[in-house]
Amino acid sequence: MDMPTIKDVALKAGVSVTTVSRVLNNRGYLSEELKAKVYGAMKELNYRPNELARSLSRSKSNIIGLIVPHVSHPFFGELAGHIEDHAYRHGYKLLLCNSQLDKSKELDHIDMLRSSRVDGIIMGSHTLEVEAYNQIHLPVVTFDRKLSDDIPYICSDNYKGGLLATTLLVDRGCRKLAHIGGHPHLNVLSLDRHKAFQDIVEQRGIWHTSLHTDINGFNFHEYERLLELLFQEHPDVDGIFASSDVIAAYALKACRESGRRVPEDIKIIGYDGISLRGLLTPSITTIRQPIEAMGKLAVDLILEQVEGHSVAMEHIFPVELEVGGTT
Amino acid sequence: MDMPTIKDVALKAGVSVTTVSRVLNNRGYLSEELKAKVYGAMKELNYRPNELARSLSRSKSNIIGLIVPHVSHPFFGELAGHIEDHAYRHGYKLLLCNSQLDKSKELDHIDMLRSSRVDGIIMGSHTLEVEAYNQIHLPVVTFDRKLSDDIPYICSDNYKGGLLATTLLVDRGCRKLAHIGGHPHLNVLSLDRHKAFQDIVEQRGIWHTSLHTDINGFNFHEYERLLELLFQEHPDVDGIFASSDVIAAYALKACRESGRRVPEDIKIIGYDGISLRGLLTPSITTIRQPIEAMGKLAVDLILEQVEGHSVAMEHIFPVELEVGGTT
DNA sequence: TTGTAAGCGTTATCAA
DNA sequence: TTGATAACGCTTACAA
Repeated sequence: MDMPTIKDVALKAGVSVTTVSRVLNNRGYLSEELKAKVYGAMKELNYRPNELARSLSRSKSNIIGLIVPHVSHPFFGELAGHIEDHAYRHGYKLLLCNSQLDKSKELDHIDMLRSSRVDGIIMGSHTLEVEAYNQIHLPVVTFDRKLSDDIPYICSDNYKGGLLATTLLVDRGCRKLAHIGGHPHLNVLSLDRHKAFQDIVEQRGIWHTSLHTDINGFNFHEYERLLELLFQEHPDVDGIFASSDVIAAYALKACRESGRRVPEDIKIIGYDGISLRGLLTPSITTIRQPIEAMGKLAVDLILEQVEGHSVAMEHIFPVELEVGGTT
Repeated sequence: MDMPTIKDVALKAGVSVTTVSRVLNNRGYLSEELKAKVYGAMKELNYRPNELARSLSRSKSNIIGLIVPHVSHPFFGELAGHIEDHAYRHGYKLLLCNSQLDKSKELDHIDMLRSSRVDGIIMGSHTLEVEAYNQIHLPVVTFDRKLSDDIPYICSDNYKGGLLATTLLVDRGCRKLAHIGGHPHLNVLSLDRHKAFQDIVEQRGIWHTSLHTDINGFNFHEYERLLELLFQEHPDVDGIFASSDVIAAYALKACRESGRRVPEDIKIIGYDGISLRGLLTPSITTIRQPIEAMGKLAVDLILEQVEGHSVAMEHIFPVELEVGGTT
C-alpha cells in the first residue's frame, strides 16, 4: 500500500530504473515507444517521483523559504501571495515562516530553512544582527533592509514616497503635522519615509511631531493607543503621515471617533497601497508600492543566484501617489 | 565550502557516523563525555543535519501542506498565521499554496505536496470533485467542507451563526433583508449561513433577497459591483447579512457612498471576526469564529493522524455575536 | 539507446 | 556502548 517507487515503474515497464529516470527528466534520446511504455506504467501505478530523494540526489530542493513578521498583516499577506504565485510558476515551492519579529523565532526559522536545504531565502523580517545573515551562505534577498554589500535588497523609493506624502499634506494646507512610523531601532529602509518627512517640514518651517510604534511593531492595539496619545498631546494636529495603510486606517478611525472631520479638519495619508484599502471610506490617500512586481523580483533574484548568476544589489521601486478621500 | 555532513562530524569527533546519529537523535545510552565530544565537533563545523536525507530515510518529512484560495485574504491570512505558528511549535514546517480557486492549480498543488511527501494536507480550498481528495491517501483536514466520511472537517457553527445574524437584524427592526454570500455551487458548509437566513426570514415573513459572488469568489471588485446591483434593484433594503467581514466592509462603504446612514437607514452584519475589522469605523457587527483555535485544531488533527490515531470527523466550533456599530 | 553501480546524507538493523 | 552496512528513492558517470 506504500507509494510506488521508480523501481516499481521500471519493473512494470520492463526497463531499468535509469531509463525511467531518463524519461522522467527527458534526458537523452528516447523513442516515442519507450516513453509511452514508461508513462503508461507510471499512470497505472499512479506514480509520483519522490521529491525528497530527487532533492537529496541533486542537492537542490526547489524550495524557497520566506520569512515575514506576520502573514496576517495585509502588506505581507499580499506579498506572500505574489511570491508563492511566481515561485509556483517557476516550479518552486514556498516554505512560509512567521517571525512575529521575535529574534529567537527568526533564528530558529533560518536554521530550519538551512536544514531543509532550501535553495534560497527571502527575508521580509530581519530582526537579527547583520552577522547572522552573512552566515547563511545561501542565496538571500531582503525586503526593505540593506544588510551587507553582497545581499541584494528590494525596497520602494522610501525617501521619494515620504517626500510626496509630506509635500501633499503641506500643499493642501496642513500646518501641524504628525508622522507615525516604525521603531527607529529597526534598522529598516522605510525609516527614510520619516527622514523625508523631517526634511520637508523643517525646510518649510512647519510644526511637526513624530511618534513610533514599539520595537515589536504590528500590534494593532498599540496603533490605537498611539493615536489617542497624539490627540491628547496635540489636539490641533491637522495632518498625519502614517508609515503604512493599516496605521492610516487606524488614524482615520481615531479621527472619526473623536469627531474630527477627514479631510476637512485633518488630512491623512498612508503608505503601501494594500488592496484592502479599497474597503475603507473614504479610501485612504496613499503612496503605492508595486507589491506584485516586488514579490516577483524577489523570486527572480533568488533564481538568478541559484543559477550562479550575479545580480544587482540595489532594487528600488518607484512609488506613486494615489489620491483618495482623506486628503 | 560545502555544508558539512554527518561524516565530517564523525571524523572530527573520532567516532562513527552511527554514533553521531545517535547523539543527534538522543537514542540509546550516551555518556556525557561522548555527547560533549560530538556536540563540540558539530559546533566547530557549524553542522546542520540535512533534513532531506533524514526525511527520506525516515519516510517522514515533518512538513504540512496548506492550500488556501488566497493568503492575502484577511481570513486566510490569519488562519495561515495561526497554522504556521502551531506547526512550528510542534517541529513542523508549512508549505504554502494559493489555489486562487483555480481547479488546475489546486490539483497541481496537491500533486506537488504529495511528491514532496508532506505528512499531511490542510485544505482551505477545495474546488475539485470529491474523488480527487479521496485519492490523496494522506492525512487530510478540510475547512468548511465535508468531503467524505473519512476526511475530518473543521467549521464554525454556520447555521447558528446565520441564525444569530439574521435574528439580530430582524429584532433591530429591519424589514427588507439582503444576504450576500458565496456561490452555491461551491459546495461549502458556509452555505448554511444562507440557509439559516432563508429559514428565519420565511418563518418571520420578512421580505428578502439573496445575492452571491461568482464561482471564483474573493474578487473584491465584484463585491462592489454586487452592492451596486443590490441598491439599484432594491434601494429600500434596510438590512444586509454579509457572509464575510470583507463583504460587510464593502457593504458599509457602498452605503456611505450612496448616502445611506449606518445603522440608522440600514444595518449590516458580517461573518468571520477577522482582526482587521478593528480598523473600520464604525466597527462591523459580526459573527466571530474562533480562527486561532480552528487553525490549531487543523494542525492537531494532522498530527494525530500522522501518529496513527483515529480522529473525530466533525469539528464544529461555536460562534459568537460581536455587536459593533453597524447594527 | 540502455543498463550497472556509485553516491546524495541520513537512519536502522545487526553484530561485536 | 559502539560500529559496519544496508536501506531510503532518486540521479548520474561510466560501460556496454
